[in-house]
Amino acid sequence: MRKELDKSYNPSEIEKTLYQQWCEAGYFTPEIDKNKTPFTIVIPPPNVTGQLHMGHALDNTLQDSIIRYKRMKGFCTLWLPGTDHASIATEAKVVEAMRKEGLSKEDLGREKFLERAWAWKNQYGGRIIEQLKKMGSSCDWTRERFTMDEGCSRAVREVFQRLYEKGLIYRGERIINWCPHCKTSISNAEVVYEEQKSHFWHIRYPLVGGGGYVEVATSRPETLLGDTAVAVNPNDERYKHLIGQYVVLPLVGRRIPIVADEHAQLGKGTGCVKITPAHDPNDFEVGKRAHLPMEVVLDETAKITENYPKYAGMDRYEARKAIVNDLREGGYLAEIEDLNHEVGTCYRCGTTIEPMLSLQWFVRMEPLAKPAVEAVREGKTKFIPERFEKNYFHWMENTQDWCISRQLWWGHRIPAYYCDDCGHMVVDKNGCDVCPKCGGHMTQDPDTLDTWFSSALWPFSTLGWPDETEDLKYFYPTNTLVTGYDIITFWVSRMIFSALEYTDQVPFDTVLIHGLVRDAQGRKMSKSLGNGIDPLEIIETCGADALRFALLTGNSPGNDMRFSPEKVEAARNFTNKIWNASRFALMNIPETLEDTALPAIEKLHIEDKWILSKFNKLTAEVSENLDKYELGIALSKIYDFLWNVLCDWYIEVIKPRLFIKEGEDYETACRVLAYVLRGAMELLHPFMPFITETIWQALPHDGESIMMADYPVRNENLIFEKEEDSMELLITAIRQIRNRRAEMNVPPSKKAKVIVVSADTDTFSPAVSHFFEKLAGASTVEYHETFHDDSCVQIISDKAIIYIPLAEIIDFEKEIARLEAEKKKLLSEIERVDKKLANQGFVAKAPAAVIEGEKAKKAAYADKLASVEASLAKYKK
RNA sequence: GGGAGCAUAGCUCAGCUGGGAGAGCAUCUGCCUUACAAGCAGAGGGUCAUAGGUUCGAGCCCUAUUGUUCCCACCA
Repeated sequence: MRKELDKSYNPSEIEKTLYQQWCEAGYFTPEIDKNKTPFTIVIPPPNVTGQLHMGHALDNTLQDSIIRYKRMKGFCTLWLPGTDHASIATEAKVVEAMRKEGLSKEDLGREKFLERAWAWKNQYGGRIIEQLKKMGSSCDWTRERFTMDEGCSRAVREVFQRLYEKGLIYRGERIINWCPHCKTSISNAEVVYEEQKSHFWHIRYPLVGGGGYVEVATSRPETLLGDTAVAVNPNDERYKHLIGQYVVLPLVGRRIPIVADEHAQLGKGTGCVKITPAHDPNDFEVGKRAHLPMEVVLDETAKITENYPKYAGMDRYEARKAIVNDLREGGYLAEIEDLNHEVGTCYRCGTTIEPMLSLQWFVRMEPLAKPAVEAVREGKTKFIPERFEKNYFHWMENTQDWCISRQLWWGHRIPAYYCDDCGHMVVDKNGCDVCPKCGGHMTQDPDTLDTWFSSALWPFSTLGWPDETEDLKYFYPTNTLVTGYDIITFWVSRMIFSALEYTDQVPFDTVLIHGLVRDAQGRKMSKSLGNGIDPLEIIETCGADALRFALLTGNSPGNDMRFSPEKVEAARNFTNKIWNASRFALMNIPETLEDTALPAIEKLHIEDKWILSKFNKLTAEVSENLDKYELGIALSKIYDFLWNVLCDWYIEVIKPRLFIKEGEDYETACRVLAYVLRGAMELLHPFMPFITETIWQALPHDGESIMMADYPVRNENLIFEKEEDSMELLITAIRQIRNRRAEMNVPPSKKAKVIVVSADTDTFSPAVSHFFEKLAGASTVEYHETFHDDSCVQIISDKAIIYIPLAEIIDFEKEIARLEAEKKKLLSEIERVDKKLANQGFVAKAPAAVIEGEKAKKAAYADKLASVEASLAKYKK
């Protein structure tokens, strides 16, 4: 017994029960089958404490559509889900929650803090997963992972040790980006540059022994305290004689040398550069070259240190003010320039970062980047759209060593141990308590690793690496990675070099890049603007299918999209249309019809052959588009087919047959309708899983679930070119009649005789009279070889002239004017084609098919023109 | 400073390897035609940013210009 469809589509109930059924049936969980080709997607793990936003919704809709398509295509599909511990973001949230209780990290201590963080994770970690389920995501939840679970953590330690032993991870004192708010180092990739208005302060440093001064300029005058030299270019004639001399550092009184260094460029500024090795990456390099002391003047909260009592405790901006003031008073300030410059800020909290000298862990990038660039160059991994490869290359080829240590507690603790007694260091993935050198007690490095260090291993750590698990062997390397262009550098590039280093393979063959979901005005959706649209709300009101449709249409890979309530409304209207069409079909298809067989070909009417032919061609196109990741195009083709072909024409045309409710014509129509509708649902299923499953279940079908049905393929036995052509001619004729009736304000209720004159009697025959009656307001239809009646409206269609006796409402002057206009248009069209065909170059070089096409056009125009002229002659008489 | 994208109907955008521009929304007109007014039928609306070039032929390829968005970069 088939299930009946409710009167209206109620997405929320249907979605909930269906999703549960799918889960329980185990459709999302693949069984490793050596005879099948695996197809794997690993989810970009959302932050464990995050909430579903439009970006996730888009990302997951794309992934689910792809994985569902591949599953129906017969691949053994795995979509592996999970979450990311998001060290800095999560820690910030936990710290914030604690702050409200008046507690700080330090109050609690590491252990207690981590307990709270885990509690937080356990409380909120399930939230985003439940939200992903509401989208219809067909993830294999039995394989769900977390970047800090035991397996992923083991992979992290393994990698750390391997890289360390290879010399690709090292610990060193470098200038790093320090966030004074998060109180941790961050990597270069995590620095966001923002334009800020500021000043350029020109300062005079007096030469020791009198005789003038040198002038330097800076945008960070507070760093003056840490200056340990002034650099000039060795070839700068102006200053050559000063090299080796000393200046007195204003306000501090320290003697600092004038050194020669290429860093000071000729012809730039004053030619003299103040050198603050502990607070500027360039100056750090200069300092190393010139063996300068490193003078640290700012602490971890960007306050001036105790060493400068006058400014001690001031934050960097206060200190800046005070120092500028003191410089002015001391007569050291030469000039203040306005300056617009790019200032680095923390990507998490937006605080201006402070370059600081610090002991940190780094990954040596150059040896890792090289193979990663090559792999993409060789096409082992392809980006869609391709232009993002340029981005990737540029970043990979210019990247500096990756600072991976973070002064945070929530994350993977660095597996390095230091002896309390002798200071000896050991890196060991299994831990180390006793110093192998002196037997002293070992203390683990307090720092944790950059979140992206574990994300970089995600495609293989989640499949069991470093163990050679069955999953890893079968599902790895994965196939498609779907992500936004904003994290190519953070994540995609790091996965690629990591995978190549540890697994000798690229982690995925395709990277499908999408853009940002913006609001209707094109602004980024953000909490502070309050312009975010909550995907969950849309799912509540319109259903996940409508949301998915809205996210997939009118958008192409790599481009940002604007999202508006109107778009959702259009999507919802589409679901409603499908629902109603299906309801109508089921009202007419008898319940006794339970098999899915098509009638014998002899029984098919022209419209049956037409729709079958259109449908079968569509299946090939959709697959082709999907194989090229053109999801939006594929979806809009299905939309067009369902609405503008199946509903507007096929269903309308077969209504008389359906209403008879018995006999062969009726049954044939039912079987064809069921076949096409079911097939259309199968085509649509990857994009709109819920409504398609519901309708599919209600129709005659084979199998348990549409999810597991075969994706429709083109069946050559069901391609009918001739009937397709004929049907198109009929549709054109009907449209023209409707058009003319509307123009002449003939009320739809007024029926009129239709007289058809056509040489194409195969197409225009009594067999299709009901088309005109049903769809073109015809009372009766007559077919004549020739026809003359001046009192008729004449409609010159393709391969047919149609006469409608509506003498009482014909305005002959208007008719003549219309025909004259038509004639003019046809003449110019013919002229255009003639010109083209007379063009030697065109005839010689254009493909034969194009030339034939033009010739056919000309014949058709000429044909029509003859009819128009004949009509005109009659009217004018 | 380097690089990339975008510019097509009133709005939001499609347009795959060059062969006479499409959709959704909005607008206008007429319809409760027994699946759907969240609907049906019809209409209007575009020098495809500008200027050159390649080609028989350019929205599509090349060059330049303008506007716009983004990414990257240690410019004192």
